[in-house]
Amino acid sequence: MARVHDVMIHKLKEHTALSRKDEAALRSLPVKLRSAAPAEDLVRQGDQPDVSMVVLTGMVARYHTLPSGARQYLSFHIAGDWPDAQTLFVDKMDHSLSAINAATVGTIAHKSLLALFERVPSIGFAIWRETLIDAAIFRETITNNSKRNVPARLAHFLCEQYYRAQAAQLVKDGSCPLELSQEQIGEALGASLTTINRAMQALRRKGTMEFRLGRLYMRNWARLAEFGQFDPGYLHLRRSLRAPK
Amino acid sequence: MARVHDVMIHKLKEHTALSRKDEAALRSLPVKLRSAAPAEDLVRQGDQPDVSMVVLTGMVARYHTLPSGARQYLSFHIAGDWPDAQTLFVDKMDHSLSAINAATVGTIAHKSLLALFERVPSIGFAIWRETLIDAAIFRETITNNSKRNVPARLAHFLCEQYYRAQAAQLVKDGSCPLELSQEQIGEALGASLTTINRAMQALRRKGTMEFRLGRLYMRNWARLAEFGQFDPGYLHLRRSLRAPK
DNA sequence: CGGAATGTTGATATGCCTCAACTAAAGTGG
DNA sequence: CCACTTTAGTTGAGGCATATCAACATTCCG
Repeated sequence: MARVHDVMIHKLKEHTALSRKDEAALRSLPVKLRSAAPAEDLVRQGDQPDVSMVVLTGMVARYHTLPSGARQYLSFHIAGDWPDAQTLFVDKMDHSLSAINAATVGTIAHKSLLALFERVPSIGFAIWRETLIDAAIFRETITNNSKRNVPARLAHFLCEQYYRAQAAQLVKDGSCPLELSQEQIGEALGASLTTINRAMQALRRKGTMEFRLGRLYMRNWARLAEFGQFDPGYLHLRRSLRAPK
Repeated sequence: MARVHDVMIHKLKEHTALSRKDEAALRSLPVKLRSAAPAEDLVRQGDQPDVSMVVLTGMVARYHTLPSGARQYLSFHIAGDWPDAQTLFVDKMDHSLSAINAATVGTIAHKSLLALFERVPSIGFAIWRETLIDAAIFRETITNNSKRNVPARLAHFLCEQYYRAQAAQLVKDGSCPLELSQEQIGEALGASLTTINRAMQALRRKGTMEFRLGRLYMRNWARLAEFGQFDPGYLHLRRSLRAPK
């Protein structure tokens, strides 16, 4: 599938200027397709993978499992994201990776990537930047989950998901796919299902958004972003996206 | 100062095997010394630095500033850490960097580093790994601040600081420097000063640790680590350290 | 169509925040 | 080196956001 390369290149271009040579080099990477069923683990804590993945369709998530069995979602990944790029240089997984819904990913052997980095350093730098933006998102998540009350936290979270979906060209008519249950959102935001449910209703009543049938409908971006103190700077995109509506 | 190079190499070796050639290449890097007063900002949100830093002495912290003016500490850095390595590939700072106490850092021009990466890719990979471990620590912080109650959160935090201090050879007679106020610890853990103070007393009463005069005294590592569910795997050190006592 | 997963609502409990007063320690200038 | 000021730590009381428990409604799915 050439499409994996398209998606991969589109994503990298959101934050990095790629030369023709870079693009050609990326297209030369051998990629295998892998699909996963909803809730299927792609990689588990403790694993030592020898490939990295690029998400093609669907949503993939990273999570920690606590001794109690509870789950903490760390990040959600959509088309073009590299949810386990860190396995290139960090041998053992300190968290797990699972598909949220039916998802397809492209897998690329570490060997191929490392060889390419030596030959074309700028590709390595682009993917390095990818992992650094990942880290910036983690930092923002720390602040979001530590300092904001649940309604604002949820607003910020939804803004981020929507904004990133837009960059990945997944927004259509003011809505984007978001096939998470409210319980899962709670497991990402460090809040109980009940509290998420009430926060969701509060945001809906404000007329800022609607969330149903696995989609997020944006109703008033400015209001939602303000309420969640969302400023997309930390996503480090080259062109800032116009917020729709 | 040759000492900056020693500290830098010692830290990289904690997670990466360096060849003689790698070490020599690192020692060839031109480094300038910079010192900072307590609470002085080294880099501010929005800045676009053209150097990166390695901490030599003291403690340096990354933090977000919220619209209200409140501060969220994101990470704390000691000897050998690269607190702003991400500026190599992410132009604009999405957070700030300040000295906690009197600190000295070595600054290295991005230009020198990038040139070295092209010439000796393995150095780039080592520093890439450094930034990836940083990200792993951020992930752990998300889980810590989202899922654990304040006393356990504090225990986990103190274990991490102590463990990393030990790797940086800063532990002496069962104690390490930790020149943070309880208020600052609260700003890291998303808890109020009052609550931190009470949690601190609870941990002390358990006989697990003592915290005073800018130092953390470890009294019962096993108990503290168990209470905080601390498992150092996410720090990705090559040799795991024996927990003292 | 029936069962399971997900979402909704209400009631109660509690961990943590906020405010406030006070104590102890550290830093500073005379 | 001591009086003074500032900063950091401690303790108590009250209120609130969020967790927990429980029942029920709705949607999904085989």
